[in-house]
Amino acid sequence: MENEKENFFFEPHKRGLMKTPLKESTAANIVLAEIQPDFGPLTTPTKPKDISQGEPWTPTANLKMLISAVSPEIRSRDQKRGLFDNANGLPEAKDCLHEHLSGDEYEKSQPSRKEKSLGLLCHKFLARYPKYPNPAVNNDICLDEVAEELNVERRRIYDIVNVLESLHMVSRLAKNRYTWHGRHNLNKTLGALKSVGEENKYAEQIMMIKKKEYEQEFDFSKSYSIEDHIIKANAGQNGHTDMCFVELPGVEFRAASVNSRKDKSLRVMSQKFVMLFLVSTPQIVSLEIAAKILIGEDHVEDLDKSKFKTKIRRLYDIANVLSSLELIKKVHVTEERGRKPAFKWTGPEISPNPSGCSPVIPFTPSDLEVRRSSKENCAKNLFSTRGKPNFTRHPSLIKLVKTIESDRRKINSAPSSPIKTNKAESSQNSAPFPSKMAQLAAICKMQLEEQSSEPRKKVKVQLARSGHCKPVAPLDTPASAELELTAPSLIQPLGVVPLLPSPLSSAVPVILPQAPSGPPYAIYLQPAQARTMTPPQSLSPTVCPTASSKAMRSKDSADATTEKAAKDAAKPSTCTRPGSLLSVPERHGAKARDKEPAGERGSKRASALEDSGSKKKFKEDLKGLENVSALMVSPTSVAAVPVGSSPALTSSHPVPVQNPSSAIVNFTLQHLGLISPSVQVPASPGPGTVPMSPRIEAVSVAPESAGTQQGRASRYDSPVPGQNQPNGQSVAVTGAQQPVPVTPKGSQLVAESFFRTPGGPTKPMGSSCVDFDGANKTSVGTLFVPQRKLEVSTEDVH
DNA sequence: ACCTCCCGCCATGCT
DNA sequence: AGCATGGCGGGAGGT
Repeated sequence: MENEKENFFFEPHKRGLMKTPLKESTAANIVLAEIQPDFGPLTTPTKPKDISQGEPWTPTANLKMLISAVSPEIRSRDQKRGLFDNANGLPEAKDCLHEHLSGDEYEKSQPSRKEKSLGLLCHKFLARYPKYPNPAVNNDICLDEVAEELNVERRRIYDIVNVLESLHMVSRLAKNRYTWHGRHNLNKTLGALKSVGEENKYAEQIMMIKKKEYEQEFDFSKSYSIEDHIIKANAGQNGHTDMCFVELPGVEFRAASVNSRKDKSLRVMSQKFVMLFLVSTPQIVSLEIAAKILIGEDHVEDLDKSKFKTKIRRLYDIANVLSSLELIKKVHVTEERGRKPAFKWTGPEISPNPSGCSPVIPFTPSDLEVRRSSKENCAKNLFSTRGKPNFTRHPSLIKLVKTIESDRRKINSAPSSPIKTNKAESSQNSAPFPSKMAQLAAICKMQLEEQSSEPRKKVKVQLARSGHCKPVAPLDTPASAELELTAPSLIQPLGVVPLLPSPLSSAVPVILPQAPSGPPYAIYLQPAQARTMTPPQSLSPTVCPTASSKAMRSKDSADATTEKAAKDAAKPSTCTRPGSLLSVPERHGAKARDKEPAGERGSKRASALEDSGSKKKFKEDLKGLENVSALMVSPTSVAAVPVGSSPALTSSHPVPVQNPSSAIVNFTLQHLGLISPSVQVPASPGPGTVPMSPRIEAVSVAPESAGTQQGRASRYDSPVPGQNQPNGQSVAVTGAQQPVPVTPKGSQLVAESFFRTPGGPTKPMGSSCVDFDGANKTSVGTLFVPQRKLEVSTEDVH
């Protein structure tokens, strides 16, 4: 059907035979029951240790891996077999190898830490499944099997799966079982996440944090307030600041247990992390900022060092997986203070309103509150939950759902079988390589595999666009359809929103209609998030829209030299933190230090920072900027803004804020289908979304940067990280984004209903359509912010 | 010395 | 009680 990818139809290793073709809909569940038997007992088992002994990382294994890697077919074949038969084969080999080795040798043979990295593991995991699986086939994933095959603890698999789940690339079927969706839903998911991110005003939050940091650096007095506000605001409302998980209709969590923790971290964190990229203009997010924001939502107060560190650790985990998915890439932002680890989005550009629904309504920045989430509003309208705390995945709802699901599950979940087939093959990947190189090598292998397929992919892409999308279109896009649904609601919000300051209902499940036929997305917003803080307005007021024009080619401009110069210049002004770089993260004066944990460096750096004079200046500058509006580079952002999408987009790009009027217009047009989602009428200059960052940095992107930016969108699938980086990315295949993700599954609907229900009828709010069209265009632009530039260097690849 | 982040203990929650 | 999940952070490999 849809896809063209080679892999497409390849099923994950099919475990057996069996299997039901897909989970498509509800049926799937039922099916599961059937299926499960195959799998065997569920228990989980294995601890890796055992496995480890056998270790795959022997040269031999490695060889196999390489070979298999090279040839997809082989790989697939192996996988299949492996799954089945395999169990015996490889493992044994491993064991044998192991046997020979003793002591040192054995140890040597053991994979180095890097070889065991989550990123590599994730690559292996991903290599097992087609990017665009044929829905008709059974795409079940048995965690135990995978763990065995990959020779890792199950715990690690959970890490990967949780992140994939957050992107709806997999969904849990039952205990120990997941269904592989691949990238079919990816664009939708990203669109939805972007919408939510916008609604949550992450861009603004980022800005604020940066701003705050700067201020703090310079001016201690102010510092806290901003952050505090933000945080409080977020947290505030309901009291519980839980994080909400954004769900897609068809992909809801089916497992009760999962639901219980649904709002918990890794998944949500992953989504939020992604949101940060999607809403920030430069699309470069530093771990520090991400951690702060994530923590902020939870508990700002708790900002203690340990918490911060923990968050950072988790972000690394998530980042590794996202990197494997090629959605982000690690870069370093260089600032005066030093380099900061950050990640750059290399995934598909998501059109402004991708999901449609959320319309990202462009309010002016100042309207933050107002803007609040359109979704929220919609939701409100729909459900009229006002006053109530948000639903976001309110516990009650969750329970409800759980109940329902549990029932289902019971049915389904027979003990899943832990099956132990070992498969080995895949596992072999591991060969002992020297660290980084090893990883790279491993990755390259994988990439090769993928690449081999890539050509097709590209083709696919195009196809996807045309064909895929269209077909799908009905589902996803139908502007018209959406309009109907959405428009009304949206509109109201617009009008209303501004008026309504209070976030009454906070989190509401918002459903986005994806496709006409398709299921809408249900997004559960947190109240807090939804609301976003108001206060900031004053603070940040910012936003000025602007700038879009400025976009230029990013990277180029910035080179190191420039950078420095810029920096110097900047410093005085103080401007900015480059987005990502805030140097000093937390700087809350003394307070911060204590708290700041990981951020430590920042603090240190901060100290280094400029002198007070500059500070003041900086502030002034900031203000000026704000007023001016100049660029809104997202905080994180670096100066360079990719203009990714089309120029036109640029302005809209981040979209964060626009003038209401324009926003409305755009919105309307989009929904009407008069214009593509990605395009917006520029009312205001581009908003970068973020209210200004005081300083701007030009970022020079490292070599890659250029490529990256451009590249990001386009290649959707191609995995090749390292290789591409340089230029490959640039390839960008054009705008094509991924094929449209539409997932054909009807099943979703059913599921959806559950969730929606709580709220009420679910009406779709926005439409999500996502798609893209042009989403990615790759032109790159750079915004300049005044002074500084950031240098982004891409580093390693994973 | 700092950046990453693996590893696995142990809490949580369902069965 | 047992098992599946997954939060969490110590501590170690890498650079």
